[in-house]
Amino acid sequence: MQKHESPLPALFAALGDPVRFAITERLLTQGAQSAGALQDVAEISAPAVSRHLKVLRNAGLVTQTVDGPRRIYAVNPQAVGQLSRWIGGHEAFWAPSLDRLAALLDEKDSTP
Amino acid sequence: MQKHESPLPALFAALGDPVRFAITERLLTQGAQSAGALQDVAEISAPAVSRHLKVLRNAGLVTQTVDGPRRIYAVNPQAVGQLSRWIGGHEAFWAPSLDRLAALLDEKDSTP
DNA sequence: TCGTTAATTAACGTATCGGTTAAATTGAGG
DNA sequence: CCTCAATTTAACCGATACGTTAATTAACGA
Repeated sequence: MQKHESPLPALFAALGDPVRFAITERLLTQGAQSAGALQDVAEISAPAVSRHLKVLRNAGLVTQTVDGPRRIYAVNPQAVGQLSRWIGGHEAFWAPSLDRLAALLDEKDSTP
Repeated sequence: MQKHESPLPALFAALGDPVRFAITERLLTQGAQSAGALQDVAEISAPAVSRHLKVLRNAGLVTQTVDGPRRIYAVNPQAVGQLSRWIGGHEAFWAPSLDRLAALLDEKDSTP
């Protein structure tokens, strides 16, 4: 039997860099784009962007498709789904606390 | 006006290390624990655990309370809430794709 | 086929990260 | 006051991460 190494830390690590986070948000909000179009997410060289894209791809967070001479990158919905499920799986833990906070704020107003 | 530096990359980076991810899951599933009780999340020394906890704290992902000589760590629900809101904010993007995947799988069964 | 555009890979320097052991700190108690 | 237990801080070290510029690969049109 094999050790189930969770892919989540890798996903988190990929998003943990500001440039890669910016790239990911761009792809999420504006849809798929070529590497060149992503050039202006930060003031860094093209090779730097390229390597960030490689990290994102290795983590499974983005996919690459080839269109002529350019490579088109898009967020992999399944990866985001994994993140969502992880957080959702712990929602029972943190959501009540937020409710409780809201309740406390309410209480402050209604029952002194 | 000040530049709104998103705290999300820092949160992601904090979770991007396997040890810190394990610590976080422990705190999520088993509740608050002392640094000593977290010792066995990995086969590393106590100072190493301590520094990971410091990173988590600096990222705002965990809180520290003092109980006599020991420090009790707990996940900060607001931080998890931030992650949840980020993903939720992009749900419109990725959730439909998952539906489409399910549809494709269905299709494979019913309409060949 | 030659040149141009798009992107990646190669090679390299520096900074940060994550681990260790040893020393310092802090609180509880005899 | 002295000691013990819990934890953090200090000092150090090797590996990795991220940036750069230069060179390479790949696709396309004149």
